[in-house]
Amino acid sequence: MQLELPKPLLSMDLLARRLAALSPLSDHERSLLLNCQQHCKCNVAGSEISGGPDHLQPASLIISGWACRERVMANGRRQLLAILLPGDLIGGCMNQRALDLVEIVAISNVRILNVAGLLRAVDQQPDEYPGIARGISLLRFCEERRLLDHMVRLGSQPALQRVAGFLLELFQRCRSIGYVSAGSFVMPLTQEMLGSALGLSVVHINRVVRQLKADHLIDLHGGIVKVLNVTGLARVADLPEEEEAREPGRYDWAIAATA
Amino acid sequence: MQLELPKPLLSMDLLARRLAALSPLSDHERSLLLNCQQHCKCNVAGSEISGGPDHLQPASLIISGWACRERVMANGRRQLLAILLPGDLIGGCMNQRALDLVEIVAISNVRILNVAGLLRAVDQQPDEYPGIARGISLLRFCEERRLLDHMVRLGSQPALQRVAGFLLELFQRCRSIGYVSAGSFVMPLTQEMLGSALGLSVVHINRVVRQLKADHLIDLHGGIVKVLNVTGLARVADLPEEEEAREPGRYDWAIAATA
DNA sequence: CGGGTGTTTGAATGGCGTCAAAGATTGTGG
DNA sequence: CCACAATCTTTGACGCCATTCAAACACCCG
Repeated sequence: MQLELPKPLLSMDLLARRLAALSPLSDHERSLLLNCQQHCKCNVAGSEISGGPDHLQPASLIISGWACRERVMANGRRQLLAILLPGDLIGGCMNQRALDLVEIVAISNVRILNVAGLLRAVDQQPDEYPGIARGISLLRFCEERRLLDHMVRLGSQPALQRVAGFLLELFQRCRSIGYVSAGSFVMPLTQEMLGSALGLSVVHINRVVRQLKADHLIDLHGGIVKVLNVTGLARVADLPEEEEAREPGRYDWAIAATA
Repeated sequence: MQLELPKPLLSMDLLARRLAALSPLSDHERSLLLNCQQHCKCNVAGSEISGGPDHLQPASLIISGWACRERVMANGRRQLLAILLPGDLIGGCMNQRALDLVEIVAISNVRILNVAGLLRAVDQQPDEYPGIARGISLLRFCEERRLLDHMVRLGSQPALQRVAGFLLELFQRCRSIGYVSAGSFVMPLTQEMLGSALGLSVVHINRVVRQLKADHLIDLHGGIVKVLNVTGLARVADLPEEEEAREPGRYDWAIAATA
């Protein structure tokens, strides 16, 4: 299921841009990122990228494609805990984070880049690469925050708000990595996967999506989502307006506190 | 809302016992724990222990009483994300963990002990206190794992299973800190709080509890829960039998991997 | 073309929320 | 010690949101 591929172009550049959005990087740090050559694996859609306590996943960066962290119950039902996009980090916190014990499955074809060596270098010389260290830390911090957001969705929101909030999150994440053009982004999630993520049945996901379309909040055809009315969607999702502004650059307090 | 109290007896002993259950401690480490004197705060039931990004909570140990991490929505609804028991650790990961930004509220009267100094000592001399460092790390790891368990409950379990699984978790956690006698433990949660934690209405919580009583799985009166049939409760909660064994001592793999 | 997978829709059932009101319990002040 | 308020628990009736079952429709690929 895993094929060796030639190194992708611009892969480390993706990480550099994401980190820079969270924490300022020096030229020295940029050069470390760009000169760090690692090997790249490709996972076919539907295959398991990592799973279980047995098989430790080295710190890796998702270069392209979507993946998810999922848990399968004795029941047979699946619960998607998180969606992983290009620029997201997986593994690396060996047994420090419970999240790293959750199975990761490729949704579309996924290319991941082993960055364990890079992180080791940063770890050994923290004074030399403070920006990278902060950025990595904030990357994980953001995923945890999203996890809590999702928990609130599951616990205390009805279906319409859940779907609206979830789509809005995906939209904003895609936008922050430059995957949105003209208000649209590619979403390789089937409605069944949406259901597994949001704790709803496929049928009801469909009905809710129909409603969102009817209200001219989104458009969804052939795996492409177009957000027609961001603030309207945020209102339906019961999110404070501030949510819209909570994008890269607003982590000054965290950066200050870590320094 | 916060009164200074004389240092509680046996408070560091509680931490020592919890850590020892997760990771072996040397005599040297035990003496550090027992000699480390810190000041203790008392929070009245219902008061806010810590909240918001503004007010950083120093690493603290809950000595007695129950607390919870909760998030309040624009809606007014509250979602309890986690229940905190004596022996649980809060704060300390300044802006590294998203969980530390969630408001913590005292459920019953809660005494907390500032252990920031202790953690600093361990951090500065990691080679001298490896067991404590591992134990602390595992303490946080366990809370994260419970968070994921709870997420699965909210996302893909009906009411009966949710309540059963949640009560079972509380039972096992209380047992592991010696708060269970004759199968009973004190649970200072109102049914409304149970509802806020499990995403269910008060009325329905009541109905589900009645059902669990009728099935002779639990008994619940006056804030005291008695688990009558552990395996039966686990079966209802749709938990694998292994869950019962997942107690302190089963973290050998994690300890080995961290070494 | 046919099979597989994903989407869409309807009808019927049921789980769970809401409303309302009556106990039960606890705490407080007279 | 009792009365009273406040909070929590319990129960019934009703309605809606969401699931399930079922079947038709669209799409992609070999």
